[in-house]
Amino acid sequence: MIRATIYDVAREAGVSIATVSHVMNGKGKISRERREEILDIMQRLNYRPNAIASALAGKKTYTLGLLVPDISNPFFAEIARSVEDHGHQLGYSVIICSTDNQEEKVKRYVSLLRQKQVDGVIIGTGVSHGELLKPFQEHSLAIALIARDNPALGASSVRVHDLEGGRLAAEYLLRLGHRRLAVLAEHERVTSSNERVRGFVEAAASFGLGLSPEYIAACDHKIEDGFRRAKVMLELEEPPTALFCCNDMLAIGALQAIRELGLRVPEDCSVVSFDDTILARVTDPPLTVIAQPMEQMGRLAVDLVVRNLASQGEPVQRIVLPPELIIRRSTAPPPG
Amino acid sequence: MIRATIYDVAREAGVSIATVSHVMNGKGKISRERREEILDIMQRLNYRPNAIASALAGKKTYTLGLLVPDISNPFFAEIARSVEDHGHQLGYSVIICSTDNQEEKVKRYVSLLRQKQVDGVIIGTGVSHGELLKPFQEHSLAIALIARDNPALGASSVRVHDLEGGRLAAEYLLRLGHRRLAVLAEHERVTSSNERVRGFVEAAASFGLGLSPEYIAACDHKIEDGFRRAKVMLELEEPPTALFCCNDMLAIGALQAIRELGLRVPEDCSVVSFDDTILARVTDPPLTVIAQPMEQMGRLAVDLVVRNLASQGEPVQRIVLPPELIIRRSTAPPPG
DNA sequence: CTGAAAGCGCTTACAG
DNA sequence: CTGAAAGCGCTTACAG
Repeated sequence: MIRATIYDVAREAGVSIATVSHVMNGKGKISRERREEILDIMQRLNYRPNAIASALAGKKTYTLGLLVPDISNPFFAEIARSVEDHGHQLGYSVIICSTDNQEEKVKRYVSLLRQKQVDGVIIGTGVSHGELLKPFQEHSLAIALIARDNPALGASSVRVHDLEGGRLAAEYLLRLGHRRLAVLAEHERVTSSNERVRGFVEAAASFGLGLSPEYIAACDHKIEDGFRRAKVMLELEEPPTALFCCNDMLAIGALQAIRELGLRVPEDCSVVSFDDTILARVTDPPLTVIAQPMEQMGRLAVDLVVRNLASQGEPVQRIVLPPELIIRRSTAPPPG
Repeated sequence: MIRATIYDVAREAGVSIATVSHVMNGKGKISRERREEILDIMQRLNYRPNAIASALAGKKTYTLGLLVPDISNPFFAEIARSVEDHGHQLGYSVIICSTDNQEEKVKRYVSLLRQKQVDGVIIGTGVSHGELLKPFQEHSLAIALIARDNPALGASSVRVHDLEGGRLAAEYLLRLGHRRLAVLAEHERVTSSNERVRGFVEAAASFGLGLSPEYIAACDHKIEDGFRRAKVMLELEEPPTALFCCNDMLAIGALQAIRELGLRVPEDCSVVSFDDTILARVTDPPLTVIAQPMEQMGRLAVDLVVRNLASQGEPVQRIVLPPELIIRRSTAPPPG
C-alpha cells in the first residue's frame, strides 16, 4: 500500500495542492466548508504529510540532536528522558548521540547531525575546545549546553550551581562535626567537578580547615576507581571521617571501599554524593546527596534551543540552577 | 554562511550535478582524475550532502525509531546504547521514543515516525494488540521487537529465553537447599514476566515443590511496590527463605523489605533478580541475577531491521538468547 | 564516461 | 479566497 500524498488529497477535493498545503499550515484564508471538506478527505485517506518533503521545501526538520557521553549512564538517561518529553511536546524528536567523550565520535556525530539538518543540538558531552562546535555555529544552528558550560563557546547553557553544591556538601558535613574531610573528584578536565571541589574546599577553608592534596583524588567515572581511591584514603594515617564524591558512581565505589575495610556507613565514615540519579536511592544506605534538578535542566535546555531557533537574535542565556541537599542515610556525626 | 550544495561542487568542477552525485554514490564509471578532482572540491568546499534531499529523492532516511517504555529505566537505557552504537556503525541514527506503555503515546510516536519516514523501528514497548503497529506494516516498514515477542504480530524479534531464565533461578535456589520460595512478578499482562514465573514454578514443581498463590505477587515496575509485596510475604506464617524477582527494581524493593524487617541478605533470605542492569551491581549485597544479554540484544535487533530493510522478502526471525545465571552475594543456603 | 531532464512531496511568494 | 509555478537539493533512468 502506497501512502497518500498531497496530490491525492488535492485531486480528491478538486483543489490545488497549494490549497491543501494552506489548510494544513493554517495559512491564507480558506472558506470554512472547503477547509472542513479537505480535512475530512485527509482523514479518510489517512494522509500524513511527508516530513522529509516539507523540511526540504523550507520548513524545519523538527529534529534535535542530543550529544551526551553515554546514554546508558543513569544521569544522562534521566536527562535524555526529560529532553525527549519536553521536545516531543513542542513537536521535536530527538536523536541520541553517545560520544564517550571521544573527540572522534563527537566529530562524526556533529557531521551527521549537520547532514540530517537537525534544527538544534543539546550538548551534554565534554567539549574541550570549541572547534568541534564550529560547524554548528557557522550554520547558525541553535545549540544549548546542558550540565556544563563554557563561556568561550558563546552558547546558551543550563547547569546546576556546582560551586554552591560543593559548598553545601562541606557545610553540612562540618555542621555534623566532621573535621577530617576527603573528596573523590572526577578527572581534572571536567570543569563541573572542579567547581564542586572548589566549593567544597572553600567552604572548609572559611571554616579554618585545609584539605591537603592526598585527601583529594581525581578519579575516572567508574565505580572501581572510586573504590580504589577511597580505599587508599581510608588507609592513611589519619583517615577521613567523611567523603564527598563528585558523582553517584564514585560514591558507590566509596561505599564499597568503606565496607571492604570493615567500617560502617555512616557510623564510621559518612558519604555525600552528587547528582541524585536512581543509583543514589538503591544503595544501602541510600546516599545523602547534592541533587541536580535533571528534569528541569532537560526542559530548560529544550526551551533554550527552541527559542534560539525561533528568533536568531536571541541573547545567550546561561542558566544556573540551585543544587539541593537531600539528606538520606549515608551521613551522620563523626565517630567518637 | 550558507552551505555548499551539489550545484556548487558541480559548478566548481565544471561538471553536471549528476556526475557529482555519481562520485558520491560510487555509481557509474567516472574517470579516476575527475573523481579525485571532485572529491577534492567537495573537501575544499566542506560539502556535506543534504540527507533530507537525498532521502526525498529516493534514498532512505537512515533513521531508526526506538520505542521503549522509558529511556531513563536502566534496562532500556542500556538497550538503547547498544542499538545506538550498532545502528550508528551501519549508518543509522536513532530517535528515542519513551511511551510509558501508554497506548496514546505509542500512537503519537508511531504516527510521528511514519511522517519522518524512518526506515525501520525497534520496539521494546508493550504492545497489547497489534493494531498499533498496523501503520508500519501497511507501509512495509521494517520492524523488530526487542525484549518481547508476539507471534501474532508476524514480526522479527530478539529476546532472552525467559522460561529458561526462571528455571535457572529456581534450580539454583533449590540446589542451595531452599524449599520455601516466593516470587515477585510484574503485571500479568507482561508476557516476559509470565514466562519467567512459569519457568520458575515448573522447575520447582518438577522438584516436587508447589508454590501456593500467596507466594506469587504481581507488582508494578517500582521499587516501592517490590518493597511492599515482599514485606507482606515475609510476614506470612511461613515466610519464604528465597525470593525470585522478575527485574532489578523489584529486587531492590525486596532487599529493602528484608532489611526493614531486621533480616539479613543472604543469611536469612536469599534474593535472585532478573536483568542485570547496573542496579544489580550497586546494591549491598550485589544481586545474584539471571542476566539478559542486553548488548547483544540491541545489536541483533538492529541487524534484524536493517536486514529486513535491505531485502523485503526476508523471513521472520525470532531469536531467543540464553539467559545466564550470575552468582553474586545475595544468595546463600537457607538459614538453619 | 558524462549530462539533460524528470521527479521525490512539499512550501511559498505571486497573481488573479 | 484559490491556483500556477518555481524551488528546496538531491537521485536515477535514459540518451549519447
